[in-house]
Amino acid sequence: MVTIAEVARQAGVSPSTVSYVLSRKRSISEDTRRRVEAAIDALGYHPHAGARALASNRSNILALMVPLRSDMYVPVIMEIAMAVTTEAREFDQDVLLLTKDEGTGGVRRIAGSGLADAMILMDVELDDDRIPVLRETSTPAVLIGLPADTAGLTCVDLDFDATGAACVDHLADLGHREIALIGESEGVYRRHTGFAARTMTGFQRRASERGLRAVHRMCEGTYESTAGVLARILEERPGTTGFIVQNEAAITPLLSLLRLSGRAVPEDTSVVAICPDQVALQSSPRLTSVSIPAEEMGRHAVRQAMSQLEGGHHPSVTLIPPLLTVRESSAAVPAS
Amino acid sequence: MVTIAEVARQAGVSPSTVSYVLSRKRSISEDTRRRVEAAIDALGYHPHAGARALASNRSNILALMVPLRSDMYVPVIMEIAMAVTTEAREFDQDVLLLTKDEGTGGVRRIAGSGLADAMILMDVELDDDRIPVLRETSTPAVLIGLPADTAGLTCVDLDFDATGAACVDHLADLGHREIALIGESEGVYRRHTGFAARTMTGFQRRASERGLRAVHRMCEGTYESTAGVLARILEERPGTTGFIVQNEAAITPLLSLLRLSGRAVPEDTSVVAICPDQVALQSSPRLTSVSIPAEEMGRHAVRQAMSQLEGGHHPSVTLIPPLLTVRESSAAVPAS
DNA sequence: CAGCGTAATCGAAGCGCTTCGATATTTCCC
DNA sequence: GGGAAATATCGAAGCGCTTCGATTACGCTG
Repeated sequence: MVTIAEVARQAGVSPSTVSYVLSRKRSISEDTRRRVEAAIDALGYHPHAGARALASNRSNILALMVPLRSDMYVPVIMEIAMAVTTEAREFDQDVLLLTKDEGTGGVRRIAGSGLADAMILMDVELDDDRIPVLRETSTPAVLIGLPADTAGLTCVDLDFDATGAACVDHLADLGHREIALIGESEGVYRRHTGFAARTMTGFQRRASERGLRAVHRMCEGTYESTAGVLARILEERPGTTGFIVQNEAAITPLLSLLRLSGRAVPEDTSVVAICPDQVALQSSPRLTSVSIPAEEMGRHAVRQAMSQLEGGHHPSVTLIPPLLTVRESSAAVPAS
Repeated sequence: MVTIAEVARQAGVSPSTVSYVLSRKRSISEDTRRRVEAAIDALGYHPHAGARALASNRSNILALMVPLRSDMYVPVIMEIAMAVTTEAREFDQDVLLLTKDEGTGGVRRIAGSGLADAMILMDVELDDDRIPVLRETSTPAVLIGLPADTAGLTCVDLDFDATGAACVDHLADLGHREIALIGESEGVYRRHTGFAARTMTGFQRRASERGLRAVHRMCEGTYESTAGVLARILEERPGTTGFIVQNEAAITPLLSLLRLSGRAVPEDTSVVAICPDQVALQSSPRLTSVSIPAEEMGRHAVRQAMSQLEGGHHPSVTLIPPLLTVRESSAAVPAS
């Protein structure tokens, strides 16, 4: 293993000079810098991560805690994880992958061992038990998702309330009068993950503001459960012409079922999804959707974490405004 | 931050004794052990990861390199990543997430900085350029996937050749005489990821052994492309009654298309998928499938990595035998 | 030209841990 | 009961880096 001392010898300088070349914390003459950099290249030097962490009290590692098996749609998690990893490298940070099932113990371990400089938490529950530990250990952290009490915390999330409202507006603008929200599975609501409830709130508020008849139903996302949910909705409200789907797993079943029941999309029935663009694009017909800005959330989380590490703690809640893209699955309600 | 010295003071022993309690590398009296453990608990001590890495030359971190955006089915990647992370914790290791687009530079960085003790690489190509770097830096590594030359390497993968053959056998046993393999997208073959080609080889060999007429077609996995592929197959070989699907994205479209064209599954046409069990189970009808043992591969990779770290290097290639589960999408060919 | 500020570099301390003798204590066997 | 072997513990060195204060060299200014 190449050490800083060898680089120093090769370049004819002292180890501290090499360190300063690398960290740019003191001025170095152009000439010296060049010699040192040449030596680094020639020897293929990489600073020893542990030694650096020990001396500088910074590991250059961000810990990312993801749900192990989740009700959340897997591609979204994956996209966030990849965005975090990619963005982290822009700041010369690496990413440590933790599973949520390590729970508070995981947070303690990371905070206590100095393994990571900051944490990014996904799948945040309304009353998440990791939060008190974060406070107590004063670990720099960013939450992806919104807990009930955000005091002193830095959070990023899609504005699901506005999302629900935006979907209603779109359908209302097209002339739909009876609409339905096909929500997440019961487990998601019970675990008190806020996003599903916030969507529903926005949906119902806006529906009543605009005088629409609106129903909300939970849905497991399997073919069978989607069929059941759809049947019940159409039985209770046969005039329903607009659907908003939050559970991405239910999208494909829903489209199949509507087709089977002779309802053409978008001619007879409009469908608006809340899902990643990728999913909306590979459906047939391509779906009008509010996209889940996974990449943006991941990148934002990293930037927030870094600014906490540089600049001190400025708690902030970032709600990303929904972006509804009109595609082929929604249209004006038939004149009849 | 709590240090080992504070723990030692609290327990009335020397720091080295605390270290030996933790590492179990020397015998410690029962009494001392208890006092030290009490002190650790009382103070909430966690060894400083950097200091430990520096002194012991072991970071207790495994680096996992995953494809950034891939042709591989995302849930499989995610399941492997989670299995790796979970299994790693069993060995007191953490997992560092790297993206494949860091390429050879990433491997060099990790090898050079001592950030990780070993690497696990996913999405291995036949002639993967990360492999020479692995050799050159003699980094302990496990590949998930099979390169062309496995000399000196440790690899894990599903036995895709046997998988192709097993699917053929199943359909042949049911009396099907004309079958088709709907493969991965062109990009997968062009990138020389071996698994798709191996499946095809096994498929064709066994088909000819058993005297079946067999065609293989690449497929992008979108609704449109699947429709095109299916149409061509049925045009060229109208008697095709058995389908094997490797591209998971094509499964749902295929089922819809078969239904639309009036071919009942499994009464008229049998479908066998190569996909995670989860996907097979949530389709309708539930699919006869060879499962992709994502979790097993992840766990196995970690165990191999650990045994390399403990016991020295014993290169090995593990091909997991395919497990075909019969469900509702395959049946004997109609008597007619 | 004395005195001073600035730029560039060095040397050494120290981060928290592991590990290698060395030492102290106990056990055991002839 | 004395010495060897085994057991339990300690002290100190050192892992590779960062960082602080000190030092040197140099160009200014009054």
